[in-house]
Amino acid sequence: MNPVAYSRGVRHDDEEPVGADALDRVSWALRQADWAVQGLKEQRLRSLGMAAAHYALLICIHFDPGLTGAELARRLNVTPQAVASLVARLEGRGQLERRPHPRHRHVQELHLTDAGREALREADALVVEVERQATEKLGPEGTALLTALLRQVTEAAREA
Amino acid sequence: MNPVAYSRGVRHDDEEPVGADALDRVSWALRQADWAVQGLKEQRLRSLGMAAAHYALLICIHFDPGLTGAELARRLNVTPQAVASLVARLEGRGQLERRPHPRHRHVQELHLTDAGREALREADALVVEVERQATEKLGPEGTALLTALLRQVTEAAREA
DNA sequence: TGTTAACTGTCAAGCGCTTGATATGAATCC
DNA sequence: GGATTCATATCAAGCGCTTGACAGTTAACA
Repeated sequence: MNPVAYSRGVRHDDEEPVGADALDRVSWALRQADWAVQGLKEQRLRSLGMAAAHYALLICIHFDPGLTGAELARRLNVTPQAVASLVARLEGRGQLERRPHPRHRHVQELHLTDAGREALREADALVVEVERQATEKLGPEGTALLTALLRQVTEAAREA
Repeated sequence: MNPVAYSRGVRHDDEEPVGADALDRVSWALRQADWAVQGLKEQRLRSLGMAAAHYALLICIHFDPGLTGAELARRLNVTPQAVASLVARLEGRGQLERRPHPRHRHVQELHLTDAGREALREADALVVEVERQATEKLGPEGTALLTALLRQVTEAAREA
């Protein structure tokens, strides 16, 4: 640990390669917060033998049953192949099932099984607890404010 | 898109597997914001032939010259092997150099070369622009508030 | 002084994801 | 109706990272 390792003296024209506040930027704080929260989530879910990626996939299908693999890939920010791999594993566990699409013959709908719903219920209880611990100090209004700010950042970054 | 795909009727004892607000949680908003910002960063840095991971590594060493690989791994949230791989590549480009540690013979210090500093300077200009675009709508006080909230979440998640 | 403990760095193997390419089905345009 | 375009799913190869294991170095301790 050496917070003042870089000597900040008088500024010449372009002597300073990067701003001195580079480690205090929003994107860095964002990254660390996501690491901390997702890491905690992963750790807690491990007691159920479930990865955080599996939880995210299941909950997406829970709210939008019949979702297609490609659409799921977009929401989870991964490639369709990665989704296919996850789906195959979850299907093997009997938590997920693939049904033929009513209109498109080549497309497959994804649906939760009863076992999948039960696993999701247990997992969500743990995730809710993680969420509670993470936002404990912020209070309800602080949490709502944080969420709103994050949405603005997301929107701004997406349309840039 | 089917926002109301899940029918929310009267609640029985434990009929609802997960809370209806699951997709509005902070951790999900956090994840999407990070995806959006980091993705934009990656996209912009690609014009310089630099990956976001390389930028993060270089800027860490910039502020703490002589950093060790293991310490760097902790800060970047990856394994020491992953750092070694990145370092090898950056060293091959002449942007980084490994010097013997003054006290520990087996340990190697990491330092930026002049080329590394120049590459970092160019990259940081792009990152600053990304940061500006992402926080444009928030204003200075909104940005500061967001950063403070994120730090609280990080701290809470880490100590849980 | 020898021993233990802690930390660093590296090798090997495996896994998950990505990029690239291909095939199928469906909708649109002429 | 046939050709074009688009979207989904899947196969193959490659890459980056992780887990697990091991060796070298230093400091703390009895």
